Amino acid sequence: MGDKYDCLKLKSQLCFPLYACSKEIIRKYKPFLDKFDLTYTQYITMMALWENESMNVRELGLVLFLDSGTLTPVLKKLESKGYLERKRSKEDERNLIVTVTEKGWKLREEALSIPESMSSCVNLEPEEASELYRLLYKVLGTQAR
Amino acid sequence: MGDKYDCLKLKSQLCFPLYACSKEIIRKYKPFLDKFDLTYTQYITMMALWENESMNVRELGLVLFLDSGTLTPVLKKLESKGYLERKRSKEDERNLIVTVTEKGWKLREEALSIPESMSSCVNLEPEEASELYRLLYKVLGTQAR
DNA sequence: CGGAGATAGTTGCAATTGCTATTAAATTGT
DNA sequence: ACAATTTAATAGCAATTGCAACTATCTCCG
Repeated sequence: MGDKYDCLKLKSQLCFPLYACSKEIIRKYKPFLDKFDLTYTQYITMMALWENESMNVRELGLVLFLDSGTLTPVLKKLESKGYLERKRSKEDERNLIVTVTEKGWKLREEALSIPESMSSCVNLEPEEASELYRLLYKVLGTQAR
Repeated sequence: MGDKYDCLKLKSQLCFPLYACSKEIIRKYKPFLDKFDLTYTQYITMMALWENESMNVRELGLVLFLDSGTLTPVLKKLESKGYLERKRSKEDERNLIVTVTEKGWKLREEALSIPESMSSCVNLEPEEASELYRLLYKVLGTQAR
């Protein structure tokens, strides 16, 4: 029994639970990230750099699905905290190379506790979690930037 | 073959694809919402009201997973566009009752085209979409506010 | 060469977001 | 009744976001 407006219900669309879920999970991170004086965006930026050590802003943006206009202030903030360095490339001065500092690598050690603490926050069976993971990446894969 | 830092990789965590997916989908909405001069938050707020006609800010926040501090400016904006009215309740003056106006109901007619246009944007099989939906609501259900 | 066009990053802008006061109103306990 | 507590909404703050406009640099092609 549905009327023609059913498609305009919050429960009819995938986007809404996606949106809500994302925000709720990030909210769960807050107390753990607060200990390190990191925001979620700063955290995933450091995660990307820990995996890659050195990237330019464009590459970072591709990995994180973030605009360079969003990243610039985040990177400046992380630089001011001493976790990374920002330097123009010698080969191509348009590129700004972002590099993890000594202090940034130390942070990684301590940050190991964050995923540990968070792991208990999503109450899905392991198979469900990996299925959710697969579906999300399938959707992401089909979203051309 | 993993080292102790594997858990700090973007690909090891559910939160990151959730976050990225949510943003990408909302970005897909933009061109369709632009036609109505609506933002995504304004759109889901109207959707909640179309389903309920009249709610106070607290109830809206529960439905949308949004803080009242976030909703206040959104509601003022939508009021200024003429889609809703904000009035204090007679019974309990702490409550601000939000009601859809005539113009707000007209908007609903036109907004029917939005989910139509969007439906082609997520390339999942129907079973996959409903499984994703189920998993997201399971995660949401376990997130106590 | 040297200009046209492409590319990388920054800045400005409007809106979102969660949080912490703060204010106002209602409820509860004595 | 009235003080203490709880509840509802708003205001202020810092950070995030995407987008458009802009600057600087590089590349390509005549």
